[in-house]
Amino acid sequence: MSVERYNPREMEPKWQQVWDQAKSFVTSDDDPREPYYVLEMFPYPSGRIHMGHVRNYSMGDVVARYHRARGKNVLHPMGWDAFGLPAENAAIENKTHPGTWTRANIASMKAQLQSMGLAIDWTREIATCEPEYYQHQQAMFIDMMAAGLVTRKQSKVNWDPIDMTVLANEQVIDGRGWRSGAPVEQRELTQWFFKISDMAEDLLAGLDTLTEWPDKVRTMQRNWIGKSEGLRLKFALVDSKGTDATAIEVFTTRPDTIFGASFIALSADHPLTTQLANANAALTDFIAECHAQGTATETLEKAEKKGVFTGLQVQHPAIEGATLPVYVANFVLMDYGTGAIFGCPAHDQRDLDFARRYDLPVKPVVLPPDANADSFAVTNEAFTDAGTIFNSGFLDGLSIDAAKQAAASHFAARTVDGQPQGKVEINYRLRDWGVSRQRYWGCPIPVIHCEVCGTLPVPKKDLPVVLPEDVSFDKPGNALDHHPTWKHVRCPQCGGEARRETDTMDTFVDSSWYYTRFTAPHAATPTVPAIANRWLPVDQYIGGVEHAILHLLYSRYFTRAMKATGHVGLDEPFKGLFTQGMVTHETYKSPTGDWVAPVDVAVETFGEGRRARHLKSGAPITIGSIEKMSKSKKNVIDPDEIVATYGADTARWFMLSDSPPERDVQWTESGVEGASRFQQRIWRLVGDTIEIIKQSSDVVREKDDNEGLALRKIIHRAVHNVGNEIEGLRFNRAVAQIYELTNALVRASGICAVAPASRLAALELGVTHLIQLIAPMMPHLAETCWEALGQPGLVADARWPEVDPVMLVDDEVTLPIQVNGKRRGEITLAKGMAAAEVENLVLSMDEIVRMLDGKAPKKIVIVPDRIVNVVV
RNA sequence: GCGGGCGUGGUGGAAUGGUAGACACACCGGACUUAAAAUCCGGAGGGGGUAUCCCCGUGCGGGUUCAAGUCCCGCCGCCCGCACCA
Repeated sequence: MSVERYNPREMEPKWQQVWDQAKSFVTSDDDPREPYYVLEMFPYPSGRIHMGHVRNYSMGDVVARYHRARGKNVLHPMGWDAFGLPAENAAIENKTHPGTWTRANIASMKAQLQSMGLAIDWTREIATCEPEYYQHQQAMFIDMMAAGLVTRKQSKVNWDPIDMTVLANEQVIDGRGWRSGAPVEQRELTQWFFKISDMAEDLLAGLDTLTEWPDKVRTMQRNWIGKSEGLRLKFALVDSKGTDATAIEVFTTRPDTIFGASFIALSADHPLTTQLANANAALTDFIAECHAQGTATETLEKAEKKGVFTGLQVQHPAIEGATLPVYVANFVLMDYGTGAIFGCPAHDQRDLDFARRYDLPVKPVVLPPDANADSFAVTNEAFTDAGTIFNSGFLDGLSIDAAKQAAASHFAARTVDGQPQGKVEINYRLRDWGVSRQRYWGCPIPVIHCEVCGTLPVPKKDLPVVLPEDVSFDKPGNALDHHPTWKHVRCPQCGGEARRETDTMDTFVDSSWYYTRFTAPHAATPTVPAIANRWLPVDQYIGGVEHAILHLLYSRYFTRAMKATGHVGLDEPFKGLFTQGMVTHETYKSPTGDWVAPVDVAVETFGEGRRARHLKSGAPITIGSIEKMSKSKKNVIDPDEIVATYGADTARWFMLSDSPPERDVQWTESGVEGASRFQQRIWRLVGDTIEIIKQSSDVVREKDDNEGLALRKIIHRAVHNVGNEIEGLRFNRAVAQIYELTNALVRASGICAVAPASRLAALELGVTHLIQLIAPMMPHLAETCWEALGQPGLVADARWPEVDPVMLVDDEVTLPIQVNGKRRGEITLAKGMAAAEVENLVLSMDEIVRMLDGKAPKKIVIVPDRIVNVVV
């Protein structure tokens, strides 16, 4: 039988058009079926899709198409995270407008995504850079201001003096701006913040409800929020030495070690430090040194503990008459706790390093369980484990936890300056979310500054605050700020001259609520709460683990903020979360040490080994390590080329095969070819089956014989298993199940061609079901086969095949037989046979008799329908 | 330093405490072909034996169990996240 090869280049565009015209994937809000919302993290429109996108969207599409087949009303939208710095950089380099660049990129990426045949409702497409989207973000910002969720405060930022812009920490490399190379300065700027830290406790508690999230992500968020319980403790100054302070407040999680205190350390940015520096040149120098060090985050780890003595002394709060020296130290952070600590060198490594450097006392107050109180000493390693408190007056003999409580109540009952000396306090590592960016290409913050009336929100009737089109990027800095007229407005309150806020919002704000907008993408309000609440939370969210903290935490916060302002009625936006692995590829290097792209390399195998040479020059190429696909290492494969050569279905299938989706997948030529061959194999199987049906049309079909029945069992089991694996997002295992079914069907078709009467019906059923099983993964091939088989309608609209539970049950089982835990044979028995009967049968088997060698078995373990173990 | 994860053939990977290596890639042999590609059939963890078979084997060392890749303890190695958070 000769069947023509399947031609994806011809069939894929055809079916894409059919789906489009039939509006197959357009989702209606008032469909009575159960709603299901699947979403992949929306892309940044960089210009071209990459293999990571292909993997991400292939997975989401399988989920979407599968749940459609299960009879759900599936929402599967797509949009663009379209604001951000790359567009401005491109504008500077190419003399274009960021909007022109971005919109062109969206157009080309959309065409690429459409060539993948994704089951997406494109009528809901949104781009965050369009006023239709960001006006609603501005409205919500105003609502959030009114609800007290927004604040404006001074904050330290990384400032690039050449580019005249604020840099994110990742944009600071070795203390220098990533583009300008200029040394980065720390600057105090007034910035807008979302008060996310007010919600720290709620965001922490909510993590426990997210049972369909990876533990890893929940742990990362928990650590990021960084809750710690401790004591705020006042140390009275012996002498103010001309400052206005009478006491220093510290935060500690170890009040149990108070008797081991040997110094106080202030942050370089502590208000008291600033006062003292006025009259202390050494201190001024030291503060400058701390600031210089501050930006080079990577080197902090190894930075030596250093400090300067201030000349101040405080009273020890628990030891009558004792005093402690006050230092300014480089390892104390101003924005955590109170910006001051007490040092207990014996039980904190940093404090110990500091104490050794400045010859301060090291007094142990926690005794390890097996140590002797008279001889225990701390030398170069602080003791931080559990033990018993000693050398500590009223705390002696207590456990650490008991001592913490005892110290807390002790200091709560005493006063300094008429206030309690100690107060239990919970601190969080989580900082408020600074959203001000001094950039043009972002959502304008809808605020007006008036000399007379202060800072006011733009009245909602004046929204949107639209970005001006006529901007110039000739000068470094914020093009919005440079615009000649844009920022000059009338005060909405007094009508006098006023100034627009020229900061735009962090692009993380844009992506913190887009999933909500998809539920009502064209509404005149940010959301239609009734509709949003019906769709949300997102049932399955899929994306890269690199967003495990910021994007997901901000989105969780923003949903709560939207609830507080009446835009949605829920706290947690994403019910199920899946974080996929990266796409990797081998790297190649030329003799001169330059990276070489895979398309320019020919790899050949010889026996065990492999070698590579340059395709054009023939020069030898070194095969390097397997790395994440990146432009810098040139180990990228262009999805367009794969789609053009093998078709989208092949790319999708390969992305889902072999590797577990949460792990990295290695892109290989041979793997893609394998996927392509499988596509042809399915097409041949369908062709052969049609041929068999045609040729045996005059054969009288009989009831299944044993072969036919066995095949039916395989088919039902495959349908059952593939469904389970897709629901668990174990696509690689679903693929393996499909391969097994295919192998069984190909074998069966060979037999059936000779003797069709009692097997044809089973084969036909199997092939039809197989096409439905592959449909979520290779939708174009599936439609082609579906049509060829004469099935009605589109396979995209077909219901997932029903599984007959009877077919999942075997009446016979093959049990392995172990002797002393080692497999020695097997026996096929009726299912559910009584243990005594099994035992008799097993003991009479020749192999077992021989193994026993006349000895009586000591024990026989029989796990029904599972295994038999004879212990001798 | 803290937190999390991983370690199985030549490779990617399967395996509710119950037959280790499913499925795929690569490889080898055979069929078809003038030939090649494609396709189909078969082989294959390592070692030993003519063979029915036997021994060894999931990073290393112990332990629990009738039974351990899986559970427990201790190491080694690799990866990821956070990182002077008091």
